[in-house]
Amino acid sequence: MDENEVREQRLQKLQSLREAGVDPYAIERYERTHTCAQITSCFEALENQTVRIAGRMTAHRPKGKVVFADIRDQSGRIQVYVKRDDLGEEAFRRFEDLDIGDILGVEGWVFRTRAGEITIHVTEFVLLAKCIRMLPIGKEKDGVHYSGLHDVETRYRQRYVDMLVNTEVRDVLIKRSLVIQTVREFLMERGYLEVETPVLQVEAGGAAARPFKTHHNALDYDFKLRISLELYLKRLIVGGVERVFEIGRVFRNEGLSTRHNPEFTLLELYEAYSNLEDMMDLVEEMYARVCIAVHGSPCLTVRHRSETGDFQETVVDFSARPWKRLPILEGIERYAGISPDAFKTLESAKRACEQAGIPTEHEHNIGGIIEKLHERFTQPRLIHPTFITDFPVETSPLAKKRPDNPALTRRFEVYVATQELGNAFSEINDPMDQRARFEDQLLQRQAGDEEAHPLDEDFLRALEYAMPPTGGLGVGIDRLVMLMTGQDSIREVIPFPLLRPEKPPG
RNA sequence: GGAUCGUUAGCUCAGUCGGUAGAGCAGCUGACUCUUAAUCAGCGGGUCGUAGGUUCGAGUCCUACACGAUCCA
Repeated sequence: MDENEVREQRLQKLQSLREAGVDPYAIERYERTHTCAQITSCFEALENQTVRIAGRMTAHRPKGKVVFADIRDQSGRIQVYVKRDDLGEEAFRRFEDLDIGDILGVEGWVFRTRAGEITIHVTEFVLLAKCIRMLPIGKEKDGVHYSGLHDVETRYRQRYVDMLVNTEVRDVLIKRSLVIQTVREFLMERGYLEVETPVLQVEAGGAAARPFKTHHNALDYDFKLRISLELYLKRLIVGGVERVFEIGRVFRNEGLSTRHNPEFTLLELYEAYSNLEDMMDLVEEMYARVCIAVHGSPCLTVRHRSETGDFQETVVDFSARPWKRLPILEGIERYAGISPDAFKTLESAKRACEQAGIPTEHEHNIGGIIEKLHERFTQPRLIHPTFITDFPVETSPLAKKRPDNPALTRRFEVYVATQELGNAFSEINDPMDQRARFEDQLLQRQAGDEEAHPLDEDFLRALEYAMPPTGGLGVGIDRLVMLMTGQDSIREVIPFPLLRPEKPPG
């Protein structure tokens, strides 16, 4: 019996139900008195009481003139018990005919079976929605799962089935929502204004990434989808909003990996009259708050690759303030053994990088080499929360220069469990400096760097009206959720991750 | 873009040296009035990812392509 035959058979069942005057899609609401989980947790109070629950039938075990079935709702699972002598021949027959996956409303009284399982003894039931496809539901005993749905491609393509069958997927989404809610509350408490800025932009700026292009018909203009939130939020700072944030989807036209989805959720916030150190304080408080919201404690067990390459667990404590701070060049000196002196000229930097075994043919400036060495040598060592500071000027075109060393910037990135989890600057508010940085980016673009920032004349005009000194922060929400839920792939924290279309066009 | 691995029943997976396509679960029929991975008896279910090639013979070997996973760029 293949899948289509099963579907045919269930459609026929549906037809005969309709002929008998029962439309299994006609009912609009069902009044529940409890959730499945409440019945188990409040058993003492509910024993022998009548309750009404609703949910999906995930197992049924007919046993002669009785049937045991499992009903699952969002809260959990409960067993129901149906007896022919109670329901009568006709209703019992209808219950026997139900299929795994059907959605039911059930009324009955609560008792405990001889085997000790809390169960509802059904006095009445109603089919609320018929399932006409086979549900690949697995079985479980003593926490061990048998069968089920594991094929990741099917899981991502048919996420609705994945979630039904693998309930932990839903738990991740719940935690994702909790992370976002906690961030939003945290910022609201501090007087931040939440805004929404344009997704369709003339020039997609604010980050080093290639944009998606789209077309507006009425204006007959090719717009780009945003790659960051930065330049519009700063315009609002110019406009007199002193604390502003946005949690929004951005789009980067790049490859897919366990850490990259072409559309992802970014938090950016800007605070006038604040600097980089204020952003550090904010990050320390905010992450501890998020961790407490998700885990009830600021301590988190993280999984990461050890130096030998296999996985290792470490407990990190977000409340252990202040977090470590490490200038990027000191990190490279410590973990790659390359002296900061090596980065005085492009030639010596390239030489040092090659000696460390990393090719430099695609690197055209010292900053790019520094970041590469950082990613290769320092980043894998950053387990406990750490601020890496003093990023090179060439790769930080929106961050203020250090007054004492214009080759470095007032910028940090946060790392936890070897993952980058935030990027902050004391923002450039000198319009002349900002123009010079954009022009440097244009040179890099002409040299073949397709990810170089575009020059945004209107943004420069805004800066010329004067932007107060401002601290800004960006956080990849998906990666923060990955950290908080212990997921190794970004696709596990996105309900519908991007996949290649199932069938090629044509 | 490159490397490696994978794609067999609805699901999870076996398939030896190239020689008739297998199991468990799910499904169907029957038995069973406290089962719980229910049990027992029986039955059905396959374009072996796609297209070529080698061969008397291909799930198995070769080539290309598709989709996915992991790592690298």
